[in-house]
Amino acid sequence: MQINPLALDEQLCFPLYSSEKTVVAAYRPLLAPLGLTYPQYLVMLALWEQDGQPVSTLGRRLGLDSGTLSPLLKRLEASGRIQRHRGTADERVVTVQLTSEGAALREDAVGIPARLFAQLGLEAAEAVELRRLLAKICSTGQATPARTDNPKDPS
Amino acid sequence: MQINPLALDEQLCFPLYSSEKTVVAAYRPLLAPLGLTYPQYLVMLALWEQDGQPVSTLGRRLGLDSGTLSPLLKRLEASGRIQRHRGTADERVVTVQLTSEGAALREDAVGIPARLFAQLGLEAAEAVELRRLLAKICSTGQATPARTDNPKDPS
DNA sequence: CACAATTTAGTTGTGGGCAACTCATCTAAC
DNA sequence: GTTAGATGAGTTGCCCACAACTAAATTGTG
Repeated sequence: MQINPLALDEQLCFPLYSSEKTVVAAYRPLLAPLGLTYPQYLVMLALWEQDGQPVSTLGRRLGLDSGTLSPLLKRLEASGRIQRHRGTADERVVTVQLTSEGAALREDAVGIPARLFAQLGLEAAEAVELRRLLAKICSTGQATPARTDNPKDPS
Repeated sequence: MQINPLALDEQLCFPLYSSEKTVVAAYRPLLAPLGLTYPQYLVMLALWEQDGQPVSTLGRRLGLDSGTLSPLLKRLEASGRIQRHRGTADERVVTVQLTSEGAALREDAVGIPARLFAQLGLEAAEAVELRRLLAKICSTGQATPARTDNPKDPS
């Protein structure tokens, strides 16, 4: 049927790109009252799951490198949601701790996923299948933030 | 099973966010030889489908506003892929035209979607279903770049 | 112990992406 | 014809995201 391999709508990439923006846009008005952007919200989710993570662990969990995380964490710290402490055992690692305010913010956020899901208009089964397919994509191109500097490529 | 409504992996948003980044990262090495970034590639796809579109049409097609498109198009023009011409009938509209170099670039790009799809490791039927679900998401939160300034909200 | 290789955060530079604005032009209503 | 409102493109400011780099600390090896 489709004769143009470069047609925007016939590929996966554009719908993926586009729906990601749609979902982030849907989050925006829900997160604005909390004073969070969407990536900041993801960091908070990771910290609500497990407080006191090092920056490196957080980066692997979210697929973000230090060039993204460092300034983002600085903003979260400036707005009083987290604190950063340089480790004593290993002085390279910086541990990210929720402040009491940051921990309390969880209560304001707990209703957001359900509200958002309702907006998407997907059946529960569809959501399960969608999550499975997206996870499959992530697993292929390893989710790791991709060591970019060349660590002696063993070729 | 799941008791934490804020768990990163149990929602749709994080897999969506994460797989979008994975796919863009997979495109990067394929697009680098063409001298294109992923958003620039999307603009080229739109122009290869239909040359000579006004900036506004391009923006609606891709879901991007002028704040994103204007500098992006300026870079594409600087690298010789497109030209911009201000309209004569309506002097507000700027029409984007492929240069011969930009049109020729299509030949270099035509094999990319297949190469990328192979990397994703999805069955053909899975890809069809995934595209359907993503399109459903896009349709809910209107794909329009969302007029942000308030044009006399008729409330 | 000495020293190379690795790891951790951070910084800089470039390119999206959106909000909010400006400016010019066009259209509609009068 | 004037003028109010709408529209198209652009700019500014802020935030994310990645590449490439730096500096400091740690680990491993001889």
